[in-house]
Amino acid sequence: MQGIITQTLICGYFEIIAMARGWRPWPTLASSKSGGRRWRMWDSVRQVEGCRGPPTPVREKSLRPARRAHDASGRNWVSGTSPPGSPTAVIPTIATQIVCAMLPGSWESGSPVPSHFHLLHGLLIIFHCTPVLTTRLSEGGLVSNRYTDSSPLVSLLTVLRDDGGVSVPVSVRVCYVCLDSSTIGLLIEMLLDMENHSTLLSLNMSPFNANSGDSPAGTQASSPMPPQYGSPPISGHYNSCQQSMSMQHHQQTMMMSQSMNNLDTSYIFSPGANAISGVDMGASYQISGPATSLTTGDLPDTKDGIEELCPVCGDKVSGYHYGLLTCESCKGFFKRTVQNKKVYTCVAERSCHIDKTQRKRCPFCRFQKCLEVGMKLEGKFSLISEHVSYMCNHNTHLLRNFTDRNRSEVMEYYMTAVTSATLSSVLGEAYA
DNA sequence: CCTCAAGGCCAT
DNA sequence: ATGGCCTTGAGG
Ligand SMILES: [Zn+2]
Ligand SMILES: [Zn+2]
Repeated sequence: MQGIITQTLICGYFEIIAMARGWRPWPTLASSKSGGRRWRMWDSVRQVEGCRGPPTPVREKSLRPARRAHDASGRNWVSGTSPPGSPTAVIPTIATQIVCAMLPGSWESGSPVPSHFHLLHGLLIIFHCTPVLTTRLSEGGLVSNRYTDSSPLVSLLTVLRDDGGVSVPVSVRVCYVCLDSSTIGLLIEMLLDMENHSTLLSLNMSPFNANSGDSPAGTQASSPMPPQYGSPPISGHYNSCQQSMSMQHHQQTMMMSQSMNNLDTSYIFSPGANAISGVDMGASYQISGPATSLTTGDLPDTKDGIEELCPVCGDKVSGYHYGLLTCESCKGFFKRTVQNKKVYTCVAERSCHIDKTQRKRCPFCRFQKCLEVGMKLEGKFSLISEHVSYMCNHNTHLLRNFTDRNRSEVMEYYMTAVTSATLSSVLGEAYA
């Protein structure tokens, strides 16, 4: 009954630390003497791979000095670098949540990816991954529908383009939020619930043209919106703890028995490490600072003022539109783009700055930014609880409006108190 | 009743 | 094409 796979949908929820600048795990061969994992500086990566790298040199004193990395194979891995001219070097991404990804069935690592899926930063490490639901569809209907470990997603995360940039063929929503273990358990239950309700059969599989993406001018189709589920199966209460732990074990078992895709993902999880325990990102994310604490829970949002800026253009917000607080014009722009299926083209590098005065100049980049900040037709997270939704939007808003000083404070806190601890627990001595 | 987000309208 | 303003309709 197996027809030609026409589309593959991969859905999972992940806590991701974006190593946007500085370090990338170096997956050495298991047979190597160190048997461990090494880290290389971005610049080293660039030299090895001949990539262009970020537009500005990375100078981060908080990062550890480069280990003398020697590579056995020399070049059997994909480096992360930015699209030329993009502001990757200053992206303060702390955590990225990948909501879901949709690929054409014929897609393979390294093939052109649609430009609207192009991501501005490339170095990612996945922690606390939920099982990934991979659905394959043929013209005859659903072919397979199963959970796996994160390797399908990992193989998607790094696609080295011929221009030296890295594209990520997934729809990525940048959320400055970390998911704690209980939230992950909640998400796992939701995934299971989805399966029980056969929600995937009613997926809105938007048309997808694998060839549409790689045109140099950057054509942008609006129809492949971030794939959404039509009918959210969220209902009832989720007692997440037990379920999350059992599923986690299940996940690990599957990881052991399953062959990885193209990329070596072993560096992500140390053997036997519990991917859920360890550092509780959600809890430790609370920073003590001058009136800029990132709440992980409390919905009441007392101190506004900083929240009144449109995350797309900086104009004054007029309410919730398509999922978050935006201005009236961006609401209308998003509406027109989607309704009329508009296709824009960027004449520059697809990284135009969008603000109130310049938002009309490049609709491509404006719409791209709309997607990046999380605008979507359903308005609200269809699969994620209101709680998580709030955390994502709220924290994202807060951080986007941080001053540089505050942002660097958060980054420093996060890197020292959270990231380092997690990396140490996962990577052991290799990160010492 | 009320609130409010989605979408329509239309002068610019 | 844009964006300010309006109506609509769902839900409390
Ligand atoms: Zn705006
Ligand atoms: Zn542009």
